[in-house]
Amino acid sequence: MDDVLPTGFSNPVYDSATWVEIKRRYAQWAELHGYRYIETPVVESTGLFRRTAGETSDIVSKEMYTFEDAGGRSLSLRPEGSASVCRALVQHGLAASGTGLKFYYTAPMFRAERPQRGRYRQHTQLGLEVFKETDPSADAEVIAVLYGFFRRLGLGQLTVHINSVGSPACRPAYRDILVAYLREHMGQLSEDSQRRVDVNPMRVLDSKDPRDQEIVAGAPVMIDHLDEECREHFDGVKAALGALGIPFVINPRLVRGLDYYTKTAFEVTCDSLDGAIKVIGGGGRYDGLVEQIGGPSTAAVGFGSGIERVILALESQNIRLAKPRSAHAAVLYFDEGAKLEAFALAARLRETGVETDFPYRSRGVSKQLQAAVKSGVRFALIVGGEEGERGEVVVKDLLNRTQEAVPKDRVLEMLQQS
RNA sequence: GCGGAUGUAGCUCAGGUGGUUAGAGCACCGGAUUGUGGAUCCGGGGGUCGGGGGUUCAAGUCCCCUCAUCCGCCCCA
Repeated sequence: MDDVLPTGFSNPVYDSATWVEIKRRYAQWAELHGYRYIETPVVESTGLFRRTAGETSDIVSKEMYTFEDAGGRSLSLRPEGSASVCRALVQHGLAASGTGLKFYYTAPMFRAERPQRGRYRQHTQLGLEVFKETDPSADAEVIAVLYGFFRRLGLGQLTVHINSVGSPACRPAYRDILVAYLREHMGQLSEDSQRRVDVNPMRVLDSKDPRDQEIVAGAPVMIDHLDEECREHFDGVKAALGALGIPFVINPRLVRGLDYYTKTAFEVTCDSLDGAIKVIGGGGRYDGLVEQIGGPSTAAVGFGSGIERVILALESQNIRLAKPRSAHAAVLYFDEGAKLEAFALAARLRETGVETDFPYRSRGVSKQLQAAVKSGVRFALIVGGEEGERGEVVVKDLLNRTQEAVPKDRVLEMLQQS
């Protein structure tokens, strides 16, 4: 009887209005920047994520919901969005269809972790991806869309962190230098980090363990070992962000949880939240991913942002995006004989664009009114009775506590105007 | 995967040292009101006490196991 995949919802009425509003504003904002909506499957072959996110990444190695279908194929619920979009791009030959391929999505992601505040087994990400653009301004635009979106929601205390994680051309050399440094201090590292030195040494850089941080503080960083191409790209991103007036900090120890990133990596934190859930959005460039899954070499950059965390951020700053909706009118009836007439009137109101409630259950007018008042409706229309025989409908303004009998043929007009 | 806390009505919770048919507030339903408002009063429906096992004449209460959720860690959005 419990949720298998808790989503972090606690107050459906408040949350649902906020939820819808965030998705609506995100779609609008993304489309304003030339992105088109893309919908990809919730399940993919397990191999897709293994190849792209990296065997050694935590997400793939221990956080995927993996199962076999009836035909014996290994499938996984998607833990992140980029791999699916890239797969769709390759499968449908979209990469060949010109420049400026820009997609956005709002989609549930699944990770088999221990649920807690701001971290759920099913969460929904707002995301987008740009393909075939190598220019640093594309990276900057992606960051600008994410940051600008948060700002337009009214969020403050935001910090944009950026870094470059290099490319396959320069990262291996840096990696050797880093590993050599870490080995010198092996004994002082935490057990987790000792293990990471072999598996994924760059992860040691963002360890929160105080023992590690002391060592990490003196460690060589990628941005000091970038090759010329990566260096220029990183400078270009910084310049473009500057031109847009987006404040950022360079965090040389920023590392992302997925292995496919190249060059730019970034996160946006909301500092009114605590700990790891401060990160309300993150992304970067992944020029090698499309080729890795069998497509043509294709540049790509994108981000993902968890709606649940965005809502937590909004709550932490007491920002309300939307009030719970309530209908504008409710059509009630004095007697059972007028019920279907009332039902039909409610339908006509809805057709003319008036949000309307109708009580299905037959109850006394007193109870119908009580329910209407409680639901927050502005107008109550009461059909039937003496007024009905005279060709009128009682229209009550529940806010101003006034009422009048209105000829039936004027009711629609009157409600539309109010 | 590790650590801590918590599971009793739809919700929030109460149920000293075991002891009748397990309670309250809110919510819901009905009535007072044969046709009119958020209040009030009266009444009502609702429970595998997370699940399983054990101890006992007797378990919501004690013991063991298990599951789930919440919080923290790891990691992530």
